[in-house]
Amino acid sequence: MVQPERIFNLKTTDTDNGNVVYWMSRDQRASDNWALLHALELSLRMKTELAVVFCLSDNFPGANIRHYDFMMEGLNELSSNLQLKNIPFYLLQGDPIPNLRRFIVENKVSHLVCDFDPIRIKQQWKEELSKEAEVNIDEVDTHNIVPARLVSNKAEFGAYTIRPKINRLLNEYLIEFPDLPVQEKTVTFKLQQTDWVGIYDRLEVDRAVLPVEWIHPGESAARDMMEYFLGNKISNYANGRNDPNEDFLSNLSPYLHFGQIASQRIALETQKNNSQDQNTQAFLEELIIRKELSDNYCFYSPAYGSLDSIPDWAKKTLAEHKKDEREHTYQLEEFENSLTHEDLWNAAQKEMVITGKMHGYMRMYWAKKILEWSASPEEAMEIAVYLNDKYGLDGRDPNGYAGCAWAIGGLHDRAWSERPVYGKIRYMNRNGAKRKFNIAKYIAKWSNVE
DNA sequence: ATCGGCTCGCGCAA
DNA sequence: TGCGCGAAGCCGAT
Repeated sequence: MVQPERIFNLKTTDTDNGNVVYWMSRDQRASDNWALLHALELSLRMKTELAVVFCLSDNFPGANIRHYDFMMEGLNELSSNLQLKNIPFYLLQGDPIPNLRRFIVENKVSHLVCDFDPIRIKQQWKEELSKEAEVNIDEVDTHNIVPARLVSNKAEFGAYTIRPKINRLLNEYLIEFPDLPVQEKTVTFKLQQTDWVGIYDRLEVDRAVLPVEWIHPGESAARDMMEYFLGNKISNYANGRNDPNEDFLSNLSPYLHFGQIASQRIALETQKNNSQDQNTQAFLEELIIRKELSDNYCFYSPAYGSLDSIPDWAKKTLAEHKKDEREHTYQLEEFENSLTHEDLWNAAQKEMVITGKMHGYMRMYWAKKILEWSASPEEAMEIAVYLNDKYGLDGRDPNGYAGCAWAIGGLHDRAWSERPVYGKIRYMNRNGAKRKFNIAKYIAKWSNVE
């Protein structure tokens, strides 16, 4: 039984006893998925059929073939996993709203289940669908451990304000998932088989940003990555996570972004370690508190990803320093092609372009310097978000928007000593990086790679 | 190596 | 109303 607080009813109609469809979007997995479990429960209660539908929109803002490749391979594996449970999976290409409307009518669907997502376009889609389709709609938060709508009803000021709210509810929601049962009903949904290759070839997206090889998409690869992290790397997490020359990070963010693994699953497995251990503590803080704070930020700040969403003290101080002279100023193209005067920054940019991921410590440094070297804070924010979304496999995610707003706009942070350009926004520089790790080694690693 | 100051405002205690 | 303390730091003093 899915906890009722996870379920948020978006629309109720008079129509009942039709089929059920789970419109999967953010949480692309068969196991550990409360939305899917709820959809199956609904179909059992009404003695009707369940299908899963994924709408593949060509012009999803900022997405390119690197993202589509990772996502579609994951969806392909997902469709086989669902088949084992006798749950049909349909990949519909194009604008989701007309596709879903048609699907609902053709398959006599009375109940639609969707997952929770604070990203703007997802919210718009749900609003449009509510208006344009005669169907009951339930939204299930299966991305956050403590449902985002429940944990707080406003944009939180910082980690320290959301932490007690999450911790208060954690025991209740950080529970084991049931196995996904097999659908007993004979399936009669009308649609042909998914043409995976054809759909991939027809995608009208930027194909210049290449897929990456070092990380493999899909639920089972996500589990492997998690197990490798917990078995080999987490024991160095607290002290080693800020050294970009070391490989102590979980590398789970691409999987989390596409929902190929549940953060709740990772938290459950992590807890099986000694939970008093400082490495476990540090990792869980990032996995739970900071990650769910990002969802809170995007959900309650309509202007997320821009400087309209930052606290007043930060707006004020950035405005006061808007006209400060910049020692270096670069345009998007120069940033994008690693053409700044600084080898350390250029190395970080290359790491992201080549691998689809940038080390956590360097992300902060990277975004701070974009603020320092752009014509205005607004332009800096735009450039940082654009580059992170375009090259990061974990881009277009609340974590990225919160991260850029933290570095450039003081979001969830406090004021610090005033200085040129930054104002009271926390400053970072090369000396700090030098104190923490061997920057020459990091620079060398990326300087000769094309 | 370690520490305090920098500087703002939320949230809780009183 | 006062006070403690906070998403990842920097800098200078000791």
